[in-house]
Amino acid sequence: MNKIAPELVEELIERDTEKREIGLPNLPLADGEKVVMRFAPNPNGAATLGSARGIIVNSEYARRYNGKFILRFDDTDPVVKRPLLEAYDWYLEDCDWLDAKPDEVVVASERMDLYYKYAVALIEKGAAYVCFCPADVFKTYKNRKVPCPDRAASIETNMENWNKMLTGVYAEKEAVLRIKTDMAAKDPALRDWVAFRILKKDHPRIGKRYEVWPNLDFESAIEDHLLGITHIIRGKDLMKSEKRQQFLYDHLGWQYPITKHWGKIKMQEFGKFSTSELRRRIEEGEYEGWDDPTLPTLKALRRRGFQPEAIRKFFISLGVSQTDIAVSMKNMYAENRKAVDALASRYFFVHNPEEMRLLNGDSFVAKALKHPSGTDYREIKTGNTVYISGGDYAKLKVGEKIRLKYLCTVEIESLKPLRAKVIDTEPKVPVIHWAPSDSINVKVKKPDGIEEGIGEPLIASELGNVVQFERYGFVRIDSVVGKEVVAYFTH
RNA sequence: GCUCCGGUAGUGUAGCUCGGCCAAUCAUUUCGGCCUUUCGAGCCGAGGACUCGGGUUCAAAUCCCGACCGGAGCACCA
Repeated sequence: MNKIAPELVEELIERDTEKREIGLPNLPLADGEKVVMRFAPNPNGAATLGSARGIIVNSEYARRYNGKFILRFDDTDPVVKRPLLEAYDWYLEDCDWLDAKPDEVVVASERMDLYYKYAVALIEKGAAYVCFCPADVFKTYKNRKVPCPDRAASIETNMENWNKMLTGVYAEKEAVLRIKTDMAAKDPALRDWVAFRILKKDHPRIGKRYEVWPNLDFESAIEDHLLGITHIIRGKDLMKSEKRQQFLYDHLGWQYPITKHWGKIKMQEFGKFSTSELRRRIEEGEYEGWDDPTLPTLKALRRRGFQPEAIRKFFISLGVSQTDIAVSMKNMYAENRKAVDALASRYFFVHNPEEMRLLNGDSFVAKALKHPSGTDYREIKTGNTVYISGGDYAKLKVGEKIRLKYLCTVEIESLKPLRAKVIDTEPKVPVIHWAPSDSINVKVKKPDGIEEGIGEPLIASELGNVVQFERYGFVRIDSVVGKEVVAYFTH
């Protein structure tokens, strides 16, 4: 075949290597193009699972093509989605944690003069005008495909009015700057959109320096060009943005980046959530904070012991399809299990403990593997009692033989009180875990509540680590105070 | 109402640009088995999908038309 059709062979090889690139599809690239990607959140709260998708997919592409990844804060709304001062740093932390450290960080609210400059340039081109219509009045013009009277104002008048906007002559909602598009555009969503509006509210980051703020469509359009963004990947709710912004790019003679839009993602376990709503409920005290284990924030997942590479793999496996999806966290658990299984030491934690008296002997020592595939051992000493979980206890019958893992095999003598005699090891008996007589208290915070129990003392030595409570699940040891341990349940 | 976009197993996903290697990939879920010291771990195996109708073609998940279903935009939010 090589002799007859060498170009075919080449093509086959090419296809083969392309297929091996699992996860995200390749990006359309111009020759020698340097890829610049960005993730542009509004820092009005902590990053959520939704943010993670933006951070991971964009940074992953930047990495694949040896390009640049920019984190840009689109924080030009001090009122409706008001930025949270601490959240700027939180985003940086979360990016670092997800192995997506940005090459550059841009804060829109600090670049206002830039946006003003382009506002002026557009007015001078006759491509933007100051509109005094109340929102509902403009809407009727828009629906009738009729330009509003202000659209016809001269460039000089518009410059004058724009300066009046900037110097505080007008009240909020009295005037806006609109971009001229096409009032007869088929799609009503495209007709003469608002670029700047007046908001006389201080901005958490830069105070009261400005009263005229750009909208997302304007700010991000200017920034994407200035930052040299080559590819934009974002939610499909912003699909129309591209068409609106295209008018701006045409006015300025710019070339729009290549875009890709993904559908809405819903985690089945969390339902719908918006950052604004999360913030409201946290501020009302409904949750402990942004890292409350019931929340879909990255801070919470970190506290629960999720591994960043698992979260990356999970979102990359989701791809960038435009359909809305409802995914189960189980998929992420599965990914995380692979990451965490190798590094989590095993311990015994007993939920709803029941005391079991061991009849023949006063003290016992178990030599237990820290990890089933390792060779490190831990010693668990106990007196003539152990504790087994309420769940296991409920299933016991008198005369039944069970193995206390790593310790001994016993035969149940009585259930109330629970007594058992140690017998010779036998094959094929059920194996259960247990806790020693000198156990420490362990509270496990789960997304659906707190479970209390006891566990072997060595658990206290794992502060900050992810461990597996055998036959229970993975947890991260969050705090150790004396003999009280608090663990966050991973899955 | 106007406009735009999408529809592959229970859940996601690959394949669709350029029709044939697709009796459709991978993961997860479910079910079964194994591991004589994890019945929330690990290993092995099984099951399960191209929304429907028409058209083009030797050949359609892939191209065209229509229907149905779903989502998004029409904000002085992002």
